[in-house]
Amino acid sequence: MTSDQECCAQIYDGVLSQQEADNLADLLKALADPIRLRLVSIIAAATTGEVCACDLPDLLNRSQPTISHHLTQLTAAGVITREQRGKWAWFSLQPDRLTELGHVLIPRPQHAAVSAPGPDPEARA
Amino acid sequence: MTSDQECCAQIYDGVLSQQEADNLADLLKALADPIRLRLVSIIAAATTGEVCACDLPDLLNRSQPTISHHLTQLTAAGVITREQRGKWAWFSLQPDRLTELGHVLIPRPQHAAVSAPGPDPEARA
DNA sequence: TCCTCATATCGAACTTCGTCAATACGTTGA
DNA sequence: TCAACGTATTGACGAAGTTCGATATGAGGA
Repeated sequence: MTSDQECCAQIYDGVLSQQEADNLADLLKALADPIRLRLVSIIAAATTGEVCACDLPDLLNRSQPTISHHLTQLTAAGVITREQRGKWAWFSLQPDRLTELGHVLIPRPQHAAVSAPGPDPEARA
Repeated sequence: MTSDQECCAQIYDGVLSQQEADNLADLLKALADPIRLRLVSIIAAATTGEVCACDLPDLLNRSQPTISHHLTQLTAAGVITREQRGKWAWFSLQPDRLTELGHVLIPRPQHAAVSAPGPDPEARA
């Protein structure tokens, strides 16, 4: 690891390894869907910091299984957390997860520079 | 729009509209692939700030058409820019694009709060 | 115990994505 | 003008993702 971030390697520190890239891609994939972004946004905007799953199919105009599927993906990625209370499931943000991801994408003032080979000098005079 | 960011709506300001979510998802999708993340990382780490396409198939162990496909997607998303010099294509980062995206994911100290309906009060005493 | 209701899981249809071989395009240099 | 070479595009294929109807699971209340 070349990063001091908790969630993933910093994109500007040297070249990401295969595994670092896989991990970061998994987190980005969890967010790279309009329904899931709106889910995150709805939860983030809730005054109480949490949202009941019962309201989401209507809000997003998708079936209950579809919403459940997306909530499962966001939970698996650590972006939100699920809490069962009675028969209802409540979801809240894991805000650090998004903050860490945000910092991965913002360059630091000084970052390590690595030389890239470039065109073959013989062929490219 | 509820955001003062240039690239996309802030995820914490109210609820993302369908179109805001679509735009943000498109940008995240462009990054949500290990090969494309490593491409971005390779370009970011280059001492000269740019990389020749000719080196990338070997570095990433993918065919030339595959690399070209990913470079096209990153370019379309505004993450990198392409410059033709002689027969070689050089790619460099559009760093603001990632910085803006980073800020979208980091909460501001105060953010607008919106009430979510929650379970039906009649049924949930 | 049984019914009701909220949510998760399953299965199938459809779409999107990643990949590469083959080929087209465009620049360089002879 | 032509040959060589770097890059983009096309076409095809399998893998993965999104969606929903049907069904299973599990909690609460009668």
